[in-house]
Amino acid sequence: MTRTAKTSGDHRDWVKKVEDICEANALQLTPLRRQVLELISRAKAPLGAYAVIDQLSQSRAKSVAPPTAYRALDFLVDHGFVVKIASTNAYAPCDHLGHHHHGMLLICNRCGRADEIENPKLDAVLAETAARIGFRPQRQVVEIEGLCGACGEAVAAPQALPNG
Amino acid sequence: MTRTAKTSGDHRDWVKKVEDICEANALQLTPLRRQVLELISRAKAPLGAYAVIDQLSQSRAKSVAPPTAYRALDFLVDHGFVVKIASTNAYAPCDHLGHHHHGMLLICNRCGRADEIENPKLDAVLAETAARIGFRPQRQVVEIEGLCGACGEAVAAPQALPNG
DNA sequence: GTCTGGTATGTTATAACATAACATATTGGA
DNA sequence: TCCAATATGTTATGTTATAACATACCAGAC
Repeated sequence: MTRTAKTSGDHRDWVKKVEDICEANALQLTPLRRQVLELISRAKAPLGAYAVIDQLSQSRAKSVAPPTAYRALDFLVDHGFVVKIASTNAYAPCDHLGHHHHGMLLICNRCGRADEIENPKLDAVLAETAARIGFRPQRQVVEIEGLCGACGEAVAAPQALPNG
Repeated sequence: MTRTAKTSGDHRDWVKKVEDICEANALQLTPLRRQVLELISRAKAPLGAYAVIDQLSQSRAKSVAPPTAYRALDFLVDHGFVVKIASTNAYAPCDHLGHHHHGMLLICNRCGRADEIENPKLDAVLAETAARIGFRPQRQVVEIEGLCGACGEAVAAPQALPNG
């Protein structure tokens, strides 16, 4: 139900799906944009813009400047392929390709993993609450920071760590 | 049910309430912290950290450096008097003094006004969704950007603007 | 073919947001 | 008085993001 820390097969499927959507909608998934997409897709945890810049720079003779990376990120975010996490200023792959809204993000404070979950009930509650005061929602940010399942267990049972 | 763009009476009531909580809990509401509290309280829309710095600087002979303002802001946020809006990096008064969690923030993209609403259903849905995948929440950010009631009407009926 | 207009990228500089590290002052007890 | 804790001041720098303008690339018109 989520993304980030995918297996390599998942990774390829996901990139392929983005390619298909771009093709179907005449969106230009250029080499640069594709490269940024791959970087984000392969990352274990959401990447900051400057991590993207560093990785792009390492793959080239000359280092890339911030606007180059930010424009590629903006493209990916604008079309719903990548989500920008407001509370950490980081970018993660969006698992719900094709939907034009985002679910809630569960962000692990220990390992950095971010998972996106959709819950129709959440959308309903948000819409209802906004309507109650005559507010017209345009964009929603729902981010929960805490401990993911694995890290929660690791913290509760620290003796499980090998070698100390 | 909300805050920001209070009347002057609301403003004083709110500051007084913070004072009382500080007194009751032996928290030091120093002149600096109080000044920042007032700035945020009086602002029509959430203030960025550097807006706070500028206003502090104007009220003194010498300009204040960022850490001074950030420390005061951190104090106010840590004790739940002020909320930091992640999606805009701005600070707004918290209306739900005494509760140690935040409701959802409705942020107007047109006038900047931010209102905080509590909804137990929202908390329930978030908790339930997190529990479903074994996630332990520590902090939640729920921010909805859009148009507030007044701005929604203004946009729908632009002929209402005087003088063109 | 080349002109033109749109889109994407490169380049330079700077704006906006935030904190590390260390110095000084203030306060309230032992 | 001295100490320790807390708060603030100061300097420098780190981090995130964008403005403004130059260049490259590509598709269709002529």
